[in-house]
Amino acid sequence: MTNDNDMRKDDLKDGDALALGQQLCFAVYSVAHAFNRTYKPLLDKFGLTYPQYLVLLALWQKDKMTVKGIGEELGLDSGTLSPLLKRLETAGFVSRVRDKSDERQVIITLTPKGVALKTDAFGILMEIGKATRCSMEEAAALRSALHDLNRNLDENPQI
Amino acid sequence: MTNDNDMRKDDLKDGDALALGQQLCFAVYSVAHAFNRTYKPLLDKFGLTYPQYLVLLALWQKDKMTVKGIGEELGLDSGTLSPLLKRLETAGFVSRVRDKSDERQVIITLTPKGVALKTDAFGILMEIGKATRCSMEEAAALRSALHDLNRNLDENPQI
DNA sequence: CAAAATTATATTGCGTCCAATTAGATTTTG
DNA sequence: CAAAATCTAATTGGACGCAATATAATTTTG
Repeated sequence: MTNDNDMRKDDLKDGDALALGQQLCFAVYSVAHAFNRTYKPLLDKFGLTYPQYLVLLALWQKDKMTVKGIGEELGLDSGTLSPLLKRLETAGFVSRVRDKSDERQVIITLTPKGVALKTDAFGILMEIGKATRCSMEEAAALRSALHDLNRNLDENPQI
Repeated sequence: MTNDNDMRKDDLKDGDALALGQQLCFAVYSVAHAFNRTYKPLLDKFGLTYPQYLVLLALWQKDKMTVKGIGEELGLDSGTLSPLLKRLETAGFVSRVRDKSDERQVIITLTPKGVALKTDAFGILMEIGKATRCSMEEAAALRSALHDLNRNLDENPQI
């Protein structure tokens, strides 16, 4: 029970598995913050936050989505999106109009100002690309690995 | 100016580079949320949030850190940590004592209850490991790529 | 058709996050 | 030594992010 080959939970031999640096989740958490910090000065110029920018990215792909539709694209719920979209509306980037044919739904539409911002977004994309110092191939590989991981985590029984 | 070879910003030929799915940053953002969702039911058992769990991970590695020390480990500032640590104190996992020799500093120390939780943490680690469905090698490779990316982003001039 | 179930959005409350400010302690420097 | 600069936490305010709840509209079903 207590011979030399025992590996007890609080007495690991080869490095501590609970070390922050060894945790994949912490690496992801840290990079997410790092991206946020990198985006901030770029987005501040337009008075946007990163999640607001994500909403605009989604709308540039497909305009006139419902709140639910945007939520499915980004993995966010109405508790996050409702106030965020009101701020985007106040800032003049989108309009929020309740659907006539189904009044439960609110259609989010880009304003001309919101559409115009798409051009600037390429500048931001370029800056971020430079900041990552990744080749297209490296970025693609990492993205692919992250997509797999995302799928695995979301396929968990508990959810 | 408008010949066939022109690539204007709003008229990309091979796929829209702004597509959400193609963005590395969005992949990271999504996985961070996915990890959070996966951790939540595991941490709820102990009444912990994920950032609180990160603080405990840091303290299990090195107890009796200052607020600043913990902040450097996790990349968080006092605006986040001060209230978080008070909640951990209220929950009985840590104590907060001002340093006698330098009263600017507050030393965070694990309580016996906080120390005891480390054993349970291995169970959480195991569950998360299963949820990722990654081999040790895959996880290590991804972690390494993320560490590089993190370093690159943080080495940016603008910061 | 009317009651029940479902759907879409909004609201509330709590816990991060960060920027900016404040307050107190310590160190530096003239 | 005393003023200035620096350092450490805490606080405040604005914006996510999510769970839980509320509300109104629509669909299902008996």
